[in-house]
Amino acid sequence: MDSARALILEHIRQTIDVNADDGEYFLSLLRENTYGKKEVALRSDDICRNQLFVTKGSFKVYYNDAEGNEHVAKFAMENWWAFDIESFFHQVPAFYSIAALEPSETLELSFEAYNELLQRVPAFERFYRMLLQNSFISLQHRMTQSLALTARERYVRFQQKYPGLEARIAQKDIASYLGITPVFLSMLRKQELEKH
Amino acid sequence: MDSARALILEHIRQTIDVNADDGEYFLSLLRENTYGKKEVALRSDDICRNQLFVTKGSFKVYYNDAEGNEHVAKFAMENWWAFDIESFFHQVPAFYSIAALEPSETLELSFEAYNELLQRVPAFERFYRMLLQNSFISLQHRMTQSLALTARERYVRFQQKYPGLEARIAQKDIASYLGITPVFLSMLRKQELEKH
DNA sequence: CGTCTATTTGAATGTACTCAAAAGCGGTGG
DNA sequence: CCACCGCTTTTGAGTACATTCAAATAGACG
Repeated sequence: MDSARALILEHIRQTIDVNADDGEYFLSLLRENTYGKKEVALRSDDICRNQLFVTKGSFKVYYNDAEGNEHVAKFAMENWWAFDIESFFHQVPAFYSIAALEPSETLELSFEAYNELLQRVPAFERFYRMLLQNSFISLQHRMTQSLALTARERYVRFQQKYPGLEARIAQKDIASYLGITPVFLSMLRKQELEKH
Repeated sequence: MDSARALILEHIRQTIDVNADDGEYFLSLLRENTYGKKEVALRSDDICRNQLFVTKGSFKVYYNDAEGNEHVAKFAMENWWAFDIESFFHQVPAFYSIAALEPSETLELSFEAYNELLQRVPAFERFYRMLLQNSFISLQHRMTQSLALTARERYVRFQQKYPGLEARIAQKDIASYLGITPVFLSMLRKQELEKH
């Protein structure tokens, strides 16, 4: 078992107990994949067929509005999941797109494998309920705060939430995540530097 | 069966099939309650012990930040649920508070009743997974849009999402929901009127 | 090395906030 | 039923935050 597989199992075990056999079985369902920089893993309107667990690199989850402007909903770096929850669970066309920001590696669970998994290891029901619940809660907090905070405060929170990511990806993507223009983010960073 | 109970059953049946017996059983678990204007149904840091299904009136779900400023996360009007998801499902102290904005009536399901219900009618598992999923999805869309839209556009969306509510509740609560000051909302409405 | 895109810088503009004061409204007591 | 008190909403002026547009500079990649 390579280190990526050890990582994902550990990640799962932070939420539910999985014995050795079930762990092996779970790992056997996963498929390794790699993405080049800017490679699209999921295109909006396609059906999301895989859950991506990021073992190396990073992805953005985003959508394009009616004017063609891109809006980044979230990032996924090592040890995070990246998939369109609605599209995957309901197998309906995706609202979001997903693309690699760096050369990246993933472990992927297909929808078929997911269903097999739930049937054979029901404890994963709980894992997914918790995943959903935790995603909801953290999003709720981000939501209420995003309306109350200034761009500078949101920027600081981004740095805390995604440690080290800032240096690895384009500023325009960070600006899009923060809901500001790249121009204004550039100004914020300049001011930040002048403080020190 | 009064009309409130007919309503909630219909609401449930939009998501899952419930036969007559299970429907009766579900209704038997509910408790009617009434709230006066401004009455607090859940206080932050208390444990959320009931799911409130609003049959009349409206509520706000909100929290107070470190500076004591109130931030409204969402409203719940007739046919909506109001409870702190994290606090109820995990029975931990609530992040949010909930208060009635008008004289209101609810049907409430306690945590104990909720557990009984899931045991006796497993179909409700699916109802709650869907509730969570749908809450997540709509919040996700609201999140990405809130960062992309101006206050005026968010205001219009509020009007669409909560039809008729605007006239029933205080503007300062709407402003808080939109993430703007009451003063600025007052100005937006004035401009809106001048258009017509 | 050259090309393409991303980032920086500056000026002008628009969006939203603060502070202060006046007007409106709802509930309470006389 | 009216008068008053407290809270909400409106209005206006001045300010801060964030955007747009345009041009210059820096970086990434073939």
